[in-house]
Amino acid sequence: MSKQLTKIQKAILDFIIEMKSGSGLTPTLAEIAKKFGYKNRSTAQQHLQAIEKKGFIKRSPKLSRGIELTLEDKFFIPRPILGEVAAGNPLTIYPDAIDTIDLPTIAHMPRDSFLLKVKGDSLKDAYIFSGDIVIVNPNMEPVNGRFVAAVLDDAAVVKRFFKKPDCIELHSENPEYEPMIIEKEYPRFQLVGVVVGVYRTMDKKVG
Amino acid sequence: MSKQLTKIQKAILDFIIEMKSGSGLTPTLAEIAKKFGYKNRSTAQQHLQAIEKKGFIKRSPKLSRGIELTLEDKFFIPRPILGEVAAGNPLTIYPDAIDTIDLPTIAHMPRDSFLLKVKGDSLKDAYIFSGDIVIVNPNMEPVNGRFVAAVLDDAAVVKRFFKKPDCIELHSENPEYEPMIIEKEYPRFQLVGVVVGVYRTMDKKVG
DNA sequence: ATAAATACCATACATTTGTATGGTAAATTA
DNA sequence: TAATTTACCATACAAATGTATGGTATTTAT
Repeated sequence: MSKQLTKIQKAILDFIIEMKSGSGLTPTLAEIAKKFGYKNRSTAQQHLQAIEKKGFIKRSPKLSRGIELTLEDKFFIPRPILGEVAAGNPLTIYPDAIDTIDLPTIAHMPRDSFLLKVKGDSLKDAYIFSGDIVIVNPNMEPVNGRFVAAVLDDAAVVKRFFKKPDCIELHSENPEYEPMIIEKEYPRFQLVGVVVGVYRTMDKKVG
Repeated sequence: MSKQLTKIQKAILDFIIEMKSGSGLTPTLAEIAKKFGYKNRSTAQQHLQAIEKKGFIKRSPKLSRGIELTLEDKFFIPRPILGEVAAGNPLTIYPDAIDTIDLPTIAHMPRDSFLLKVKGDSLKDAYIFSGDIVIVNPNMEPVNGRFVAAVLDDAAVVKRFFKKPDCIELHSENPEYEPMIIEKEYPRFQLVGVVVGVYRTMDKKVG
């Protein structure tokens, strides 16, 4: 019943989704017009009318930023994955996204958190498996016993954090791996954040 | 450094968070004023100034709905859990929330999805463990092999979905459990949705 | 070939929105 | 006691915002 979007309409819809997943705010007509170089809001206005007519959004009349994504749950917002981590064999954190995961709209990421994709089974005793996404918040104070993400020599690990009087210990859940002892002011060690959650998409068959 | 909020300021901040986690839109001054019965926007305006002064929000000047939650990552939005599910011993789905989970702001739930808390280890072969939260979307078409949530005689189960010519089979991941065979038009069977994700908070020590 | 949709521009208007300023009364703090 | 904060009200104003209407040129569909 709902026709297909044109290229431009799709681009505008993408911009709306992008803004909503970023700042959480849906753009105004003026912001859309500015983004696409229109000299009037009316051009954006008419595009929105067309997009709404095709059923992809719903506008609340006279409400500023009142664009709703009708098909919100069918939209999956791609989020960059900044690297892969493992407990046993640390893998590189790449400067840019190495991959993207399609999180459903449940995943409005706070802008300063990021995702790491777990590779390998060294975290399996913590019920974290290869392919799982850990959500890392760099602005939280690590507490003893919690899982943290850390960078050692440009490689990332996810381990359990323990602060001792003169060092930091990173424990693996798997007893096969020895705890890492980080002397204070170890130059190439950097704590990147606290693991606040684990997310796993169920869009592919497991097992 | 940032002082404590007063009761009213806290209520307004809660309203902002509630709106943002609901529609994704931050309220305008007028909407706050209406919600709290103020006759002017200026009252809401001054409360926002106070809240901002205490460091809980940041307002983007002249930008409509431009309230940012400064401490966004420290905010955890309580989401209702509508029931508990298990594969082996189905547990009741309660009409109202039996519990709430604090999802981080990563979890802007689509309004028509809901959460179920997993109890028991019957899903452990699918890497879903007791205490995990499954996110169920009732508006998705189930595909063979995917996990779905279903209600049987007022009890909920999470199982893998298989549609056969004349019946529906719900397979447990655990081979100890026999598949459930649902004849068509079984009155007390209702598919409630497709499991789109699994979330686990890491705020407590695991293992 | 004719109609419809698309993609822009321009202008005008009523509301909405954020902001600024000033005031009052009660509660809290110094 | 005096000063500050809190919690409201009222008014005014510029800018932002959504909306309506009309126009032109191109592309697409019938």
